[in-house]
Amino acid sequence: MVEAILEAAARILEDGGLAAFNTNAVAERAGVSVGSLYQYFPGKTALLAELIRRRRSELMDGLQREAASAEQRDLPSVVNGFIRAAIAHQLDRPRLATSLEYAEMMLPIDAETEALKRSIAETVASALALHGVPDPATAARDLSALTRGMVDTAGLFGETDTTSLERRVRRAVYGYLGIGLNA
Amino acid sequence: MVEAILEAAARILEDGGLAAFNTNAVAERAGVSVGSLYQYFPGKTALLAELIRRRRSELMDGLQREAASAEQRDLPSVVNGFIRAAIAHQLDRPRLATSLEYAEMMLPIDAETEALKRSIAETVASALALHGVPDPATAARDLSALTRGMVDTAGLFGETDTTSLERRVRRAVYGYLGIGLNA
Amino acid sequence: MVEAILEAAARILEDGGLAAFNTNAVAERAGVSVGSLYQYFPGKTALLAELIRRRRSELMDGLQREAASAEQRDLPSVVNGFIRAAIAHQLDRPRLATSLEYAEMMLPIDAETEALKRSIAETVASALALHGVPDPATAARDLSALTRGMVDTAGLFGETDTTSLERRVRRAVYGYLGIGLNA
Amino acid sequence: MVEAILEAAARILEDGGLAAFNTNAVAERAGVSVGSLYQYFPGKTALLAELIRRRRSELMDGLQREAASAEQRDLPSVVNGFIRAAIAHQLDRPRLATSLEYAEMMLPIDAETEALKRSIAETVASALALHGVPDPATAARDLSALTRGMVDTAGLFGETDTTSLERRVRRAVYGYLGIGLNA
DNA sequence: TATGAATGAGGATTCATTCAT
DNA sequence: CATGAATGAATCCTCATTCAT
Repeated sequence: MVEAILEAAARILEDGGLAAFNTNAVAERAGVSVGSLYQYFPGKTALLAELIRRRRSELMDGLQREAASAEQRDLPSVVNGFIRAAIAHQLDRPRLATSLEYAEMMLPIDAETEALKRSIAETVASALALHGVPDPATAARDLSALTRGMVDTAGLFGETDTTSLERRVRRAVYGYLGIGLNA
Repeated sequence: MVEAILEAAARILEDGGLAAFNTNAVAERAGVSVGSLYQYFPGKTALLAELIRRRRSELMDGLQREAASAEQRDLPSVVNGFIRAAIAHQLDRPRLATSLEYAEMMLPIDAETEALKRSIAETVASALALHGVPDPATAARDLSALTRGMVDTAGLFGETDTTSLERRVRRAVYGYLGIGLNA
Repeated sequence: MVEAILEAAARILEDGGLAAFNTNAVAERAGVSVGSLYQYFPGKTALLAELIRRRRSELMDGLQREAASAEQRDLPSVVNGFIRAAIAHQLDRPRLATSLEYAEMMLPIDAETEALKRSIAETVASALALHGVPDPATAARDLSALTRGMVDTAGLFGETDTTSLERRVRRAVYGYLGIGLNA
Repeated sequence: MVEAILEAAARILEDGGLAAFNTNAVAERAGVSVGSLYQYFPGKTALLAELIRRRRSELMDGLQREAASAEQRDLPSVVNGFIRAAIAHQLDRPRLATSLEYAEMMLPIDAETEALKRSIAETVASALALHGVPDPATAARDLSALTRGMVDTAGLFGETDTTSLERRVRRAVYGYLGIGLNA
């Protein structure tokens, strides 16, 4: 049930964005009553928050998997992993991603999501630091922002070819980090 | 009057995002009556559209100025100009920028803005094509997206130092284009 | 079970009044399921009605005990008994009493409670008639109203000293009945 | 408009009590839209509060008029005035009075009404103190409660004869104060 | 033209009641 | 019998838009 509601909510966001996101619509789309929605989520905001938390969590998992072996690999390899994870995570539902990002930015965010956000930033920053990247916190922020921008836009334009997009993102990231492409 | 309304609308978006953006609030903030707002704008959406159009137009002006002399300058110089124009345009009101970008993506956009958008893309693409960048349309899209992502995020984090941000964006862009930094 | 539900209902009324009185809250407070509540009471109103009936019944018992020996005692003594019974009954849970009185007045009351109400009035009226009080029905109504008003208010102000309150009510009642205080 | 809404609200309370008191019903009865109701009252509670404030204010006026000349008159005369004011105020719309009293007791009351309430109590208490009544604060409370109880109940029973009711209340009040009826 | 009161559809949330397990 | 998830009508409140002045 919780899954049905969350998936309905995701689809509403994909189709109509935050403007179309209302509890009645979500409930109807999920095939449940509004009452049931409120049985599982204290309110509209909580539903949105859970959607955000889940997406963040998925991304975190992908990045963490890459970060785990960061010590054993060289910087380009680690960074490639990050890029691949980010693309895999964000390319399929770009409109959903964009709506959640906007909501995340505007809404007063709960502590848990805030922590998750910070820990994502730190995961990336640590991996970069490990390989001697200067000002790793800023670099992590920049690279995330840059990647997110490119992938979201590519998604909105209907791109599905992961390989091409990955190559383009990599060029920008390598450039930012001062890694030669032949590296 | 129109100016007062538009500035009020911008401030509302900055303060509370799209959720706080309603005609009554805008009119009050502008110090005019709702009636007057409707005298000058057929509706809420039109007001938002005008805001978008103006911002786009400003960016367009900045880019065009750089593109005008593209033939006489080398690629790094042209690209630097674009970056500087984008940063100048977007760094000061990042919350406004983000809201407008979200609105632009979600709303059914009028033909005029659509044309403006396309012409921005073409302006950049042409300049890139002029210097032999392969697939200039995609490159223009990627570089815009990348820059927008970085600048918005920097703005939201309170950065105001244009120089540092410019240097970082440049590294990514140069990387993407395969221009050596010493070039 | 029935007792647990009724006590929970009473506590909810005490804490939050009629506004807070809903079946889910009562069931939860009683530690039973809503389903069980509906097993024993046909609905919310019936639960309230039972609460009213019980309180009325308790008061009736107290008054009847006094009325039973009315013939053998003089008017002041009988009246003292009534006052003491009313105070004992109403001083401990004034917020509950007030809510039930309000509900009783507003709700379409069932026949049984109506009969109980009438029989309380008649019990007092008869005792008064027995001692030559003129227009005993009106007097019974007036004295009940007067006592209820004073006791409820005293309760809401946190009074717990029965003796002082009793003395004050007695003065009013004696005055109403034209009984000298030294009688 | 404000008057129309308040009168509609009063009628709804009279007809159906607090349970029937909802913004849609009030607006419809007043012949205005819900929107208009919210133009003049920030919410349902504020509407109720205004109703309470007005009733309190009216009572206050009546009592104050009597209290003004308290020094020049003897106690029975002053008290008669209070009783007459209370009856005039409360006998005509007993169901409204009862609902407002219940609401006043249960709702978190705003500072202004609280002050009004206190000042009513003090007005009566001062007048009593002036004539040597011991513990005037408690006496004021008791007499108000007693009178309110009797008048409300009389009203609910359809009494309209002010003279008879006044005589009965006077007996109780005089008795409470230890004033001989022949005084 | 400017005003802002009035409108009412839309959307968030609650809660009495039912019913499958 | 007991449970409590599910339902959806009812209710509060907001806000885009209109229109009389």
